[in-house]
Amino acid sequence: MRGVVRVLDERKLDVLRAIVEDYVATHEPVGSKTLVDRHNLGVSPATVRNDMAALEEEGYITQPHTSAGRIPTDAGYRLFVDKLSTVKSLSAAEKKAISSFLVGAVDLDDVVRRTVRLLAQITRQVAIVQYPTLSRSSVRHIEVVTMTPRRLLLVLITSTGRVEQRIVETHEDVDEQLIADLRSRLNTALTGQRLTDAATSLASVTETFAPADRSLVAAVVTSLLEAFTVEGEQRIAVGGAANLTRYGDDFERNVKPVLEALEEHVILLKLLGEATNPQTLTVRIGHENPYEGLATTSVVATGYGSKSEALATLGIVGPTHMDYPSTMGAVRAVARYVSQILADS
Amino acid sequence: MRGVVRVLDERKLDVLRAIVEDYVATHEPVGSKTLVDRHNLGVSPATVRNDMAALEEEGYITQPHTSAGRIPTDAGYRLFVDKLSTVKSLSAAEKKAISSFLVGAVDLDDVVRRTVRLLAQITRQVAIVQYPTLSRSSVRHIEVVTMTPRRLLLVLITSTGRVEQRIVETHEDVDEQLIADLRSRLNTALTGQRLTDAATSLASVTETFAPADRSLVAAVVTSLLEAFTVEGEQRIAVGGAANLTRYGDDFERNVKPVLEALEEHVILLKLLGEATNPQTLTVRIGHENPYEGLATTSVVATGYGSKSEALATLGIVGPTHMDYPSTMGAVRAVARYVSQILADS
DNA sequence: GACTGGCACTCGAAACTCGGGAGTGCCAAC
DNA sequence: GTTGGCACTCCCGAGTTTCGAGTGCCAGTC
Repeated sequence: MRGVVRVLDERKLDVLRAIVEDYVATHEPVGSKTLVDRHNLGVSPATVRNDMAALEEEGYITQPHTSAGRIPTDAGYRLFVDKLSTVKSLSAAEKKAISSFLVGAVDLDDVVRRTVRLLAQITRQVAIVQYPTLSRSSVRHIEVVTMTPRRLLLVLITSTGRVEQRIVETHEDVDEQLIADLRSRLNTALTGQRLTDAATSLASVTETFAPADRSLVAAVVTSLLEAFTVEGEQRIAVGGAANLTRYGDDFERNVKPVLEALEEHVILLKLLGEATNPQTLTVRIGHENPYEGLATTSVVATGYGSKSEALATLGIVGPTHMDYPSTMGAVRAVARYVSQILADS
Repeated sequence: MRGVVRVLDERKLDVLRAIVEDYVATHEPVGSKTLVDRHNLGVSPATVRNDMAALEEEGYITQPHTSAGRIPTDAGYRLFVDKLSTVKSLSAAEKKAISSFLVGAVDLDDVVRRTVRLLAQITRQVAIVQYPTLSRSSVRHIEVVTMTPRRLLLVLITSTGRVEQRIVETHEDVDEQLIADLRSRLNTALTGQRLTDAATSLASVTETFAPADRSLVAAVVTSLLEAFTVEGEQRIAVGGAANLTRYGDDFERNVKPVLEALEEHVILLKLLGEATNPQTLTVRIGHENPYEGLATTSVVATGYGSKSEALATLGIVGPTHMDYPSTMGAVRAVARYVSQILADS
């Protein structure tokens, strides 16, 4: 008895898998006959129809209209991703292409730019790469430069090779000696510290200055604090928008909201948000996304950086009917290679 | 006799102007009757038809198919822009919006990002802003930091507040003392120099070092040279891609090539290329563009920066049937405000 | 009881038809 | 040079028809 039920269930899953694969390949609703023709399921179309009815009942597939084939629902894709597919590894050639593409980056910005491009190219989807998060890196060096008598430029260099800059306006002309002093004290106090800890150390630095100089120092400290925290974490690079053309033809409904979302880096950060673990791939399908404009869209993301703690996240945005196994494989592979490149730093 | 010809020509131009304005507003071919109804031309449709036939003969307008209205050709738009329209100034409210939008930028990157966003918003078109060109600015400070024993980070700070970074790998562990020495000599020799001149000064710096240290110094110098020249000039920011949705419905033909072009910063640089004079607006219409994918697209660009010499260029890309007077006004206004913001630096 | 072949039914997509209307070019008249 | 009139063109959209892939259901088979 058990055995029989088991076999039935398994076949239903086979049917679902076949539907997803077919629909992803053709972008057309798939019917029972076509399905039997293309995959050797070993049963007749009528049987498949029964299974399909059951799958529809359970919410995994749906019909765009009566007497059309079935297409997977978000739940169907979810089941497919969770249970019915395995992440597809890249070919040796592809792996080679990745590493040769990333080697030769001149600085961190360049690494990120190349990564976006690469990811967009091999997934043929829109790629999103978050710049390494500051809070997890540490202070390498702080530079204070006077640009005009009343304008200072602060430059923060982190252990990940990232450079943050801030302009500080002062009320009075600044004293070069004071600046030199400030520069050296800041570096003494902060170099090597995590950005999160550096924030607290900053307070004590202020206290070592004469009251007369405090207002200038305070302005600089405020600006540095800003650089240490929020502001810096929000940088993102996007690429491959031209791949949106393959979303189908309902332009206004499918493409426009995605383009709009891509301009709103805040939204993108939310999308990538929780995918901080470099060991796992996060997949958000259709309505699982926290943004309604992306209801026909899936996000595949993962963390990158050192194995123990992620520096940042990267991923792709594509139509729900994407090739999940390949896409997930590509995202995972790129994340690994980028991590490696950065680890060498 | 002269007078008569003159009048005729003038009316023909009026007709062309009316056609362009109508077509830009409706995006539909415009016929003789509609034209007479909407604009008070003071003549009958039949007369307008004669003029239209003449204008078509001269290549300024064309029919999508027999028995349809006329639409302007690239040449028609060109004539319109050159002779038949005046750049439209922005309203006081718009001007206020611009300056309030740009004030409060924390650094140069931020200025550029805000400018792109602003320009895209008020023109409702795709905006492109080139980062200030390095070669026209001068060296403010050079920082050399050791990241690992065999890896140096170079940071170049320019007078425009721009920060360039380069990573240099060395063959042997570096000596901290040497680095400090190098840092100070570089700053002594280069600070205040134009980037173009700095390149030549670099050579002489190398010579002041002991032969044993030359290989390290040479590596640093090479990397700095790179930062001084090409690489740095190619940065560009793009925004407002969502506005591409209003290009019409022939998605594959109109939108895709534009999206592709937007990813190719090299192409964008060519597009902006010659618009370096902040006093003039450069308009490239349709096939005048140096890139075939943008044949249905116009580019409006201008330089920005100090009045005498431009730092860089900015502009927009939109369909040929755009509202030129307003768009040109917006581009010009934004360029002026950005110049002002930067001049305060 | 699970699977299968057969069958009537549904309904969207594509092809086709067709009239309306906006637009044109030409011409004779003013 | 301008205008009203007129015959002609041809796109567009609405309505119609056909076609076929696909479905659900049912009776029959193993």
